[in-house]
Amino acid sequence: MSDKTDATTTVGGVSGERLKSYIERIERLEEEKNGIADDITDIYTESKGFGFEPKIIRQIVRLRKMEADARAEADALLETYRAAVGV
Amino acid sequence: MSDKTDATTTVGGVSGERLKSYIERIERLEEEKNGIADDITDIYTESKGFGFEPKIIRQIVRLRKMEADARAEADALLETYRAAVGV
Amino acid sequence: MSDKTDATTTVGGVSGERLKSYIERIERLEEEKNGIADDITDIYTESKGFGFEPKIIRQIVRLRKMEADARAEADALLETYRAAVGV
Amino acid sequence: MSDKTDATTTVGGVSGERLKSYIERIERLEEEKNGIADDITDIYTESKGFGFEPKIIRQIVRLRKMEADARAEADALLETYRAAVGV
DNA sequence: ATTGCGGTTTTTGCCC
DNA sequence: GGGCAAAAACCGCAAT
Repeated sequence: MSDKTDATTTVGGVSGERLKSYIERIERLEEEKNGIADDITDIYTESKGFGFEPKIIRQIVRLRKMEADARAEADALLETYRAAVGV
Repeated sequence: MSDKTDATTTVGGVSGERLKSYIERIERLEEEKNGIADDITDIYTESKGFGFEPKIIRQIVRLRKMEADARAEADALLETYRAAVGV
Repeated sequence: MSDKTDATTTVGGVSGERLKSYIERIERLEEEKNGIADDITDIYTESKGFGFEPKIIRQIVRLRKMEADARAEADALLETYRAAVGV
Repeated sequence: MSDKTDATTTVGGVSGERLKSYIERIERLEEEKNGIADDITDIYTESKGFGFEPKIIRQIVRLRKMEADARAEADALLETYRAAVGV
């Protein structure tokens, strides 16, 4: 590091401070994400305690998601057609 | 459906109402999770606009996570020892 | 390499001949796969010549696949239920 | 549908019959492609049973492909030169 | 322990 | 060449 350069200054064309900020924001969000994933796992575990097979629940969730996605895709297709035709 | 059975009651050993609740909780959390994943994507996109390669950032994040995990692991081990010895 | 050992013999616990065979089978199949992918590309190109937007066609294909998958998933779920209940 | 229009006729500038044909050809080819992909997976699985790590095999296949591509590229370049010079 | 499976991430190809 | 969608690869869990 050269004189009169602190950690927040551009070094070799790379703004260390900004990079650090991005990384920390990402790490924070990743933590949140993992926390939620854990919550989901907990629900599966809890439901298992009431006799629901996680496998079945997952299948249901997946099916519902597929259906929702298919619906969204159908809407998008319609939109494409409308754009192609001009309203 | 048998007599004297409402929608919230056990049917064939399956409590429909409770199941529905679990599914909806899971779906809600999945949505949250995806929202956060999108936020993360946004950050990568934004950082790219400032010349940071997402690929590199991901590597850094991964590395830091590994280091953090290793440290946590070491701490846990130490804790185990202390417990074994009695502080 | 030891004497009286040809290329087809186990070397260091690895059967070179068998490995070679696997690799070649995989490569042959990969080629076939790429050939088919090219055929698909050709169809998109040809259809474009008749005024069909590849983008739309792709969307339709995607939608139909999603619907087919959702149907398959629903069937699988039903199967799971039947197994859980015992027919 | 308007009068005097059969299923094979242009509707709103779109020939339904031809479109259908394209889509079905694509879908058929996609299925073939997936079938081959499954075959490849099977080979990896089988090879694993003989102690070959799929991960390693994949690396070898990828490497050989890169080499083959590089050679083809070099040949093409040579061809270009020859054409430019007139043999 | 080992293998299938689900999810996530990384890479590739495509179209603009 | 740069973004977007599809495919492949890697990984971690879970079940047996």
